Amino acid sequence: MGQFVMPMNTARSADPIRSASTGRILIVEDDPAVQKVLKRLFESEGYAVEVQGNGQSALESFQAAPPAVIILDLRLPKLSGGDLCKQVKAQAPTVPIVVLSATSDVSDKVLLLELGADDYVTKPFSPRELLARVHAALRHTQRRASVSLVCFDEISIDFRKMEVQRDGKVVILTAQEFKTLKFLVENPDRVIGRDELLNDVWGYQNYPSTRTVDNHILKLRQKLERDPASPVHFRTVHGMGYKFVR
Amino acid sequence: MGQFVMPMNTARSADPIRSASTGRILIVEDDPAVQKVLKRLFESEGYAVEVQGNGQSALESFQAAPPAVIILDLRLPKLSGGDLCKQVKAQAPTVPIVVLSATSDVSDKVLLLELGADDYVTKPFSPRELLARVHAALRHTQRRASVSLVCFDEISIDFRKMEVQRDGKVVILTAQEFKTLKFLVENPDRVIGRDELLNDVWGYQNYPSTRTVDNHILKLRQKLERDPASPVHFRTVHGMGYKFVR
DNA sequence: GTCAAATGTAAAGAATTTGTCAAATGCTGC
DNA sequence: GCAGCATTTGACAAATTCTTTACATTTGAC
Repeated sequence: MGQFVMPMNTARSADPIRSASTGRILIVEDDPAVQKVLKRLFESEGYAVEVQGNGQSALESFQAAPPAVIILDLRLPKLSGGDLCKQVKAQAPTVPIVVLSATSDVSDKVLLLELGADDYVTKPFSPRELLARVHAALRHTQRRASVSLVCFDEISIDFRKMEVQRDGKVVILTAQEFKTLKFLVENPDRVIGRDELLNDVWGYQNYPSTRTVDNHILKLRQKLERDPASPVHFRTVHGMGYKFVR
Repeated sequence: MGQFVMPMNTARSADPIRSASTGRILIVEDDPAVQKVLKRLFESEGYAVEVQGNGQSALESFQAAPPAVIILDLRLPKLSGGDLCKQVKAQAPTVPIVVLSATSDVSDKVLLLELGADDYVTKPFSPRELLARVHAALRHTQRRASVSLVCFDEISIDFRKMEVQRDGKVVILTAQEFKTLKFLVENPDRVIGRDELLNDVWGYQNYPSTRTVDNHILKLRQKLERDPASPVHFRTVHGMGYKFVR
């Protein structure tokens, strides 16, 4: 429960870099009902919450004091969520943005990634899901804001370019494989259950069987391990799950 | 599947801390058909399941012995799901509640958040989806409990990595051994009966013979004690059970 | 010291978990 | 619509772990 509560408006941050570490959340959403729900949800979790109803004022608020996370509805008056996203990312690439998307449309998702959104949740969403994603986003920036390149063996992974190389040659990974790899690499040495992988990598929209996870691990081993038959980096922890060791 | 029904409320009176660690699920649902389906679903996953058909009895059951999760249909006789939700959350905020909602109506969702529900699934739901959400809810509460590193003698236990080292060398424990170790280490200096170990480490659903526990203790001693023949940390308390001393 | 009950121990066999492949399904772009 | 790829599922073998069985040893009460 260690949710550090920051005094709401005291440290009027004149220092945009430092202020990213406060627990303040900026919610950009025009529907008053949803506003209310979100505000209550995050306040009950100990976050300081600021709500803005349109893109224009949200941008101003952001510039005045960058929050730790932005939760952003795509459909917005005055300044579209997409444009806001771009502006924010241009000015402060490290502030994570979690987008609320009305549809589960795929082209939207591609668009989002291009805009620089870090994660998205499609409506209707569950409170836990949104919380989990925001937590994840926060954890993520806190730990490794700048690490975009990871190497082991003859492998190098560039998270920014979404590219994996082996001995300098590009290894082609599918989207799901890359997501799985990313999650594992970002949680090294820790045993991760299949359930957890499904929740965090596959998300809440799909519920594949646990065999799916095994298959993706298999693929990763085949593509990245020196000897896929006796894996060194993508280890099995029998009865528990998998564990990535660098 | 060993369908073993434990007397729910007899042995353990009111010990809210301990009972939260059991894998028991309370299902509150009035439709007998859905009851049956849910019961079967979770029992096949190894949970101990209790079903209550109305809000009143559910509340009583909850107060007698708090379960690990509550699955709650909103439409209930006697005491509405909403009221039950509020009551439960007031008495035990940490017990997660997953709501079964009949409609995907938005106002419902607003309501849910206000009531304190942790997650919801709209009917009709896929079994896998419900399972995933319940698992996630359980994991969420579990994660914030334990210390992550414990040491004694030349042994160090890292619960996050699920790894045990002896003189810096990794000792391989099986899943069940690790679970047993964890429980013992988290309840040091206290005598723990075999029954209790079976309940909390193994779970209610299967009820192995008494020798099973001894065997696991044996393995732990062999792997972790300096002299397994005269154990210092994993002590036997004759006629009572075992006790871990650091 | 003797006895019954409780515990220690090892090894067989039951059960579960995982690796792997092939087929089925779903998605994307033409 | 189709072709081509990614993803998921299901089946089965292989690997690993868990439970039981059987017997030896210890404990504590008398």
